Amino acid sequence: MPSKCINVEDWLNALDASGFRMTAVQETLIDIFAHSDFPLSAEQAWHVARQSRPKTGRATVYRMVEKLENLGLIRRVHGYQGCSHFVPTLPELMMLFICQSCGRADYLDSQPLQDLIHQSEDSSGHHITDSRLQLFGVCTSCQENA
Amino acid sequence: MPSKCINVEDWLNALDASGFRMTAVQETLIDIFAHSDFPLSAEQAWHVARQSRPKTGRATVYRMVEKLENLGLIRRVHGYQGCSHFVPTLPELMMLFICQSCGRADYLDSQPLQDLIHQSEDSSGHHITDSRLQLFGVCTSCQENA
DNA sequence: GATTTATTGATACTCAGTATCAATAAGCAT
DNA sequence: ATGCTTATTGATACTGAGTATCAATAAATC
Repeated sequence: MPSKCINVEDWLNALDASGFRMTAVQETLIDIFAHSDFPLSAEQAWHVARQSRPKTGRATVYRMVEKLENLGLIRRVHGYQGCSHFVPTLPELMMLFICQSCGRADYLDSQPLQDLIHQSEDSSGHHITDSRLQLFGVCTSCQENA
Repeated sequence: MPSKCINVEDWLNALDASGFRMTAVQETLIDIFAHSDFPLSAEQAWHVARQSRPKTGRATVYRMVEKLENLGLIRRVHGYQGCSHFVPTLPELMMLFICQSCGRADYLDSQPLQDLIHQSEDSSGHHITDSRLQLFGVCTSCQENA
């Protein structure tokens, strides 16, 4: 669950350290991405942002998303319905699970994935620099509600 | 390497079995997807198709891509640059590697991934029905050329 | 507080993807 | 083979995500 794993301060520091000015929109959007249980598209993030800051510009949100992605704070994922959704990047590489019933995202231990990657690197000869594993299915609570 | 793994006949049979009429565009597009070493977007597939069939309509290609995706013959992947690229679905679930230097796709043995999924299913309690693993890096031949 | 300049938001724009509809051609019946 | 029915096609117009522009705004520094 993103909200538990993400430290908003760290994100603000990362932006600050990269020489960006600290603004209200930034904080709003960081807050939105850091605390959403769902992968969000830029468009969705814009709508959420306008609830607290009605004048927030669309372009601004797209720029911010690009910035956060470049800094590695959020990462693009195969969305539940579409391919332009973002989740916070966690300190350790973790595996992403998305529930096809409620749309919520969960993060699973990635050690087995790390092992798998090293193993594949050895057997294929390719040099692997990045990976993206997404699991889809029905989460525990949706199973109980069914 | 898609070209080695994909049987064009099987794809045509799948379309036939689903009650679709057999047309020239279909064959053209199936051929394009089945033999491309690169993940292709619908737009790219359209341009390739027009090389052999100049009058091929854009909408037709999008419709065909949707059809092939619904039949599970091709599958959407995180593209090298973007998220709307397609690779042929292989008979067995395989792991996708995309070279960030030449853009070529390669498929790796998926047994370790299957194991990983079962393991994650047990430890998380989520019911996993689908997965998408993509590896990015530098392929063997690009390493040699560097 | 004044100045500099990065950031913002409104507008206009581009381009991927979709809906429409008349023209075409696949499949079937004869 | 020929004609008939209707799925499929391709041209056009449209939608909507994402981008470029630029004057207005507001951080940061002095």
